[in-house]
Amino acid sequence: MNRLTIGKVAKGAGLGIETVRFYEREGLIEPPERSDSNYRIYSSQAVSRLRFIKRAKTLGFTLREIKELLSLRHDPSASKSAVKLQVEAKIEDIKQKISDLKNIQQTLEALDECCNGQGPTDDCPILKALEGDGTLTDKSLSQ
Amino acid sequence: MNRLTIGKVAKGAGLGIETVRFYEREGLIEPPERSDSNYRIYSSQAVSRLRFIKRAKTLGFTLREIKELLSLRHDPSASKSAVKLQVEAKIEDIKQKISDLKNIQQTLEALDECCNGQGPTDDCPILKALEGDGTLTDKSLSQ
DNA sequence: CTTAAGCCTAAAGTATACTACAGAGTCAGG
DNA sequence: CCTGACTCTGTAGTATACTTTAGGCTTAAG
Repeated sequence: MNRLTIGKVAKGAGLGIETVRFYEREGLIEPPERSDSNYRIYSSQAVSRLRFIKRAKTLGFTLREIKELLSLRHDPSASKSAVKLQVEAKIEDIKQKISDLKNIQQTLEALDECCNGQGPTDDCPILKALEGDGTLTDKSLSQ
Repeated sequence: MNRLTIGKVAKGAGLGIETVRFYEREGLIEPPERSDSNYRIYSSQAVSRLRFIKRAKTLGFTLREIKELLSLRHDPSASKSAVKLQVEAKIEDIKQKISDLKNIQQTLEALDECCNGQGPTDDCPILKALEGDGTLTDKSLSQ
């Protein structure tokens, strides 16, 4: 029988107490049962769930996305195929994020390689590349 | 033409007018000279600078980091290697994010493959894994 | 000249994700 | 039994990066 107070759940998940209550307010975790003295009483499953949230967050998911992922199991009208579709959509999201990050990485690596790391900043190719070509047409400046 | 009002500079850089004023307040760009009627008057250099900010932002730099980068550019004693180091640190950040995302992608794909997409949600293996019974969820998604 | 578009300041609002009180009740070790 | 650690609710503050609003001048086109 696991009857954990909020402090123990928070510590087990590596979060602050206030963060756990915040997640409850935001609907990411179910309001737990209460003791006679109105203390929140959690099972150890809550720790797993909070860890899931923490991990997903470090991976760049917003709380809204995490909530969506977690709420799959609470949707009474969801069929397995609907759930499967949502998971697959999430996989596509992740693939897109990876692709975007790879683009950024390549750009930064190209900048890095053409910079010899010597001399004054006046000639820094990285900064010059970031500036882009500052040329402006009359068109873009007239109104 | 080298006397641009804020609207033209903003348009030239692909930003909103309020964003340009915001960057001025935040110290990312110098306060420009003013006309007799107190209008901000920019040179086309300002457009380059704003483009620099915009581009660096799309590359994953925060405004604080960009400000630092810009101040390096104007510091005659700053070396190119200082800039190079910051870019390389950012590359490492991005590599870590990609690696983390690949991990969660693999986990979600494993969930997806073991789900046949039929029947009610009661038996859905994806949902069971998300419930945090300690097998798939804890191993792949926690800590 | 009129009027719409553009500019001004200062302040408040938005969204995300917490984090920190304030004031009060509750539980556990010595 | 006392003390200190823990918990409660509700509200307010923090940081990032803008965006909007209010009220009021200025400029350019017709």
